[in-house]
Amino acid sequence: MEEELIMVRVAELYYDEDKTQDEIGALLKLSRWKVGRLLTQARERGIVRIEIVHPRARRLGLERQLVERHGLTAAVVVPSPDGDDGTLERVAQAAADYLTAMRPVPRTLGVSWGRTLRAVAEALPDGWATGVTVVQLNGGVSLNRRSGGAAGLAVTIAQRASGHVSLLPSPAILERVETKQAIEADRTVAAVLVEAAEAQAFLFTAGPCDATSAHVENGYLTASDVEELARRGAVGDVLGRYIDADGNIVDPQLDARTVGVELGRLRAAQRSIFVTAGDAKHDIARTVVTSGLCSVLVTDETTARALLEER
Amino acid sequence: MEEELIMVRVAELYYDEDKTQDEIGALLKLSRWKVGRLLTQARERGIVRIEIVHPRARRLGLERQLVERHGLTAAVVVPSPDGDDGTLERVAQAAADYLTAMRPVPRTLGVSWGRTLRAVAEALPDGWATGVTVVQLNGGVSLNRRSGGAAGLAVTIAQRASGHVSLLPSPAILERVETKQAIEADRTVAAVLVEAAEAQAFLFTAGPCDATSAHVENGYLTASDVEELARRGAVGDVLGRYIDADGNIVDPQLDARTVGVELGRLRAAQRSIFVTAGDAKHDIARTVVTSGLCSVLVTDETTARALLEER
DNA sequence: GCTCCACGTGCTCATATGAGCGGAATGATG
DNA sequence: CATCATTCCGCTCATATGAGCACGTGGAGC
Repeated sequence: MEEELIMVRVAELYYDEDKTQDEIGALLKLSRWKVGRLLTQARERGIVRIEIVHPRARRLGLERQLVERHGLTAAVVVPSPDGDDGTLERVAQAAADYLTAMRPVPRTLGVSWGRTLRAVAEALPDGWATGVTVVQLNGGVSLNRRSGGAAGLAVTIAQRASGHVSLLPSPAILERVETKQAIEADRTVAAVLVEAAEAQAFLFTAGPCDATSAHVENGYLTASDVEELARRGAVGDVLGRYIDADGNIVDPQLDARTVGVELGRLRAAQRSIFVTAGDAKHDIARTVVTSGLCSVLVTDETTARALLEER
Repeated sequence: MEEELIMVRVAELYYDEDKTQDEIGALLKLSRWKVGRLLTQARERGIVRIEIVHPRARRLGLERQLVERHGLTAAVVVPSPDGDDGTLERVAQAAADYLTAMRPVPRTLGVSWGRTLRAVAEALPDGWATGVTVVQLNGGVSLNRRSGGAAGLAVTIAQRASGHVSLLPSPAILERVETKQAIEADRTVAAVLVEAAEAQAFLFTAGPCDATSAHVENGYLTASDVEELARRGAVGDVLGRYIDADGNIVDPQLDARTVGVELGRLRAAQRSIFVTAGDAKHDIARTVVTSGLCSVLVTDETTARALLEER
């Protein structure tokens, strides 16, 4: 279109050549106002693209769309680096920033585990908050308070906020329902579960439903278990509970053997912050977002775009 | 750096959120002026990138650098499309635009041939100029005034400017020097050569020194001839004359058998417009530009960047 | 052929913004 | 410790810019 060509010319003179709208008008024989209007149109039509290039930048446009489309309280989207990856770190950093800035500061914060959350914990600065009690939401691996396992991450978050930590001394999934019930009946465990369920904020991730799952890695499930779950429609797990694309539990029997807060709690929570990074998790991320499991989403640009595509 | 983080935040609020500098100042507890300065810095440091996305857009920044660095009269750089190619068309379009806008309109325009110039000819609108005489600069293939060969392109350019055309009725390269001299002695040919040498503007391209060369395709040279030339340092040809990286004739004997205007004419000309597109021609393009064969360069972004790299 | 609506255009005016300046702070140097 | 240079900051003021409005024009519908 002829008009478009003029827009391009005007935009070049304005942005590349630092001419004033007046000058451009004189040059192209257009009124000053026409030039201004062409410029706004050029921005609207996306001919002029203004981009903020920085690892810590955010994609506010995408955030707005996500909040709008999926009824979230907030969304944080960071740019995905070009070819390579540092995506996880960027997202973790952004999540840490969000937590640090979050007001009011929650008295208790429920956390799940996984590589992503570990990165978030590491990205939190010392003194990111003061006096926050951190509670584990689901059973994990290492019971050691120091080490790098599921517990370590909760400990790190708590330490850096000069707060307490309540660990859930239980495996993620048990082999028999009876054992699970016995564990939950245990006073310490029960107390932590109550505390967790009542947390003022939740911070969690999700896992994809494939062999790379942490459950397989830690021996709670076998690769064929996961395959079977996928066959039955599971797209991934949240707090150790495998759900399908609609957010429903895929295998109630398995679920009954899983120790941790129930998903309903996340849906009911004021603030449940979901952190996800990487292409493998698009499906489970979509489910978490569309089935209302989170109110705040922290993710990378690629995932954000995937979540905005027509279902 | 801490400062940088604030710059990013400010830029986001300003460009993505359409806040005024005042508002941002209030929000981040900075003076209005500080905000303004951060914004300019962000642009300088390239944190804020303003890009004009359009096939017909030009890269004025690169053009400036090229003019500066290589002492050109003008440069036209169009964006290279992402993965695919329409690069040739874009460059041709840009060259056509340049010709159309060029003032003063030359009375006679010397043209070479090749796929690129053919595209330029096609991109020229009817009536791009009036009364321009088009002269062929070097020997070509088809002697037919209508068809799509070397001559056709000159005819097209002339027709669309309601002008005349002077074709050079000669092969590009002859087998024996004597034949070449005989041809040049021919009255018609000699007249055209004089006219060509005295043209007020030149429009030409260059070919890379490889088997894809038009000389091989048309049987003036064999693939092994070209190989040999490359071995002796040739990077490509201009008006059928093979030159090395410094712009010197590689094989004087071959050159003596080549019919057409001499390269010195291009160097001496007021306006000699060099059009080049595509990655294969970076080397010959560099030579043309650095050895002063052209005063105006029309090319794509990728080539432009290559020409700006430290030798 | 007439009317009316919608749109594009050029204007006035309030506001946002960048240039330039003097003073304060900071840091290097003797 | 004194001095000087350099940088940074907040301000004044001129200027560039966008919102809103009135007008003209052209096209659709009656």
